[in-house]
Amino acid sequence: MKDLEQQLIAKQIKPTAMRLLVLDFLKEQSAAQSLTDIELKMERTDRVTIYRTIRTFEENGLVHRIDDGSGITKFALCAADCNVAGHHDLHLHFYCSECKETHCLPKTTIPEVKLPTGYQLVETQLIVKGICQACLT
Amino acid sequence: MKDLEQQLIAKQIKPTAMRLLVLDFLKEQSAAQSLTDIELKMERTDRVTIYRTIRTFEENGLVHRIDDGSGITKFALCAADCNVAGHHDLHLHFYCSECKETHCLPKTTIPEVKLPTGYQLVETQLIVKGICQACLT
DNA sequence: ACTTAATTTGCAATACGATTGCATCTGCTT
DNA sequence: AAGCAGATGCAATCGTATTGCAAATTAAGT
Ligand SMILES: [Mn+2]
Ligand SMILES: [Mn+2]
Ligand SMILES: [Zn+2]
Ligand SMILES: [Zn+2]
Repeated sequence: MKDLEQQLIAKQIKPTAMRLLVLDFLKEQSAAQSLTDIELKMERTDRVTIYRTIRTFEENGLVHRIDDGSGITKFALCAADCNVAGHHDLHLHFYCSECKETHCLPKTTIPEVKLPTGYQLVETQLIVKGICQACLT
Repeated sequence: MKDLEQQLIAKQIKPTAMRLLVLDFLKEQSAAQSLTDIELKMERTDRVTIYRTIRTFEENGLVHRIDDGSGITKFALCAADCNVAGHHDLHLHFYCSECKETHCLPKTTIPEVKLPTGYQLVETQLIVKGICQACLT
């Protein structure tokens, strides 16, 4: 458990009971989770507390928000180099239209985009829809 | 006005008064519009009717849905080759974080994405956030 | 033009995720 | 132990999306 506490402290988040539980839960997941997911899958749950916990996590660079186009916002743990100053682990997200799971694919590089003159690029968001490994077999 | 009627008929949509008004409105816009946008900017408006009008338009390949990550779904007119059988005008969408407008950039090609083995790609969705032409000057 | 059937429209009501207000609780400092 | 700041839990609200149903409109047949 000390492990989890250290992880929170490293991102300047006070390690409360609730936060440890949510972090522990998130670390077990292979897919991104919505607030409702977390609420339903965890034992002790209050939607609002989870909401605020996740918001704190996001603000401090511990989780990132994923809008996969399904209309429901999901969250996943960040890479180590994100912090309160900003998120740096921009990567591709894969949405499986079969099982509705969303996966981070941090190893797949996001290709460069050339915009028409006049448009200034700040951030590229790439969502790929398809069928995931598990659903293909 | 015959012009608008023809456009609807071409997509197998019955040209009613409301539909002509919405289509006319959409043709004037340079940015994608949310249901609320349409509701507020048009005169005669009922949110539900607009909702269903847009849904019909979408089903028949006259408009496409854009999820720009702002949390609000927006819509824009399709290219000519979309129809009830499907949408074929997949392209990049640009979201300006300054004016919150979302623009279709159909001329900017979406680069190929190489996924890890096991993931089967169906559709690539590319959203670029930044500052638009108008907001830069 | 008149009647009738099918589709569309408008209003009320609901669903549901996100967010806020506020009182209470918890953990740390003095 | 008392005090304080932040965290938590519950109720309430907000905003958008969606459905149900009755009235209005359109299309079709005579
Ligand atoms: Mn991710
Ligand atoms: Mn578009
Ligand atoms: Zn899947
Ligand atoms: Zn702009």
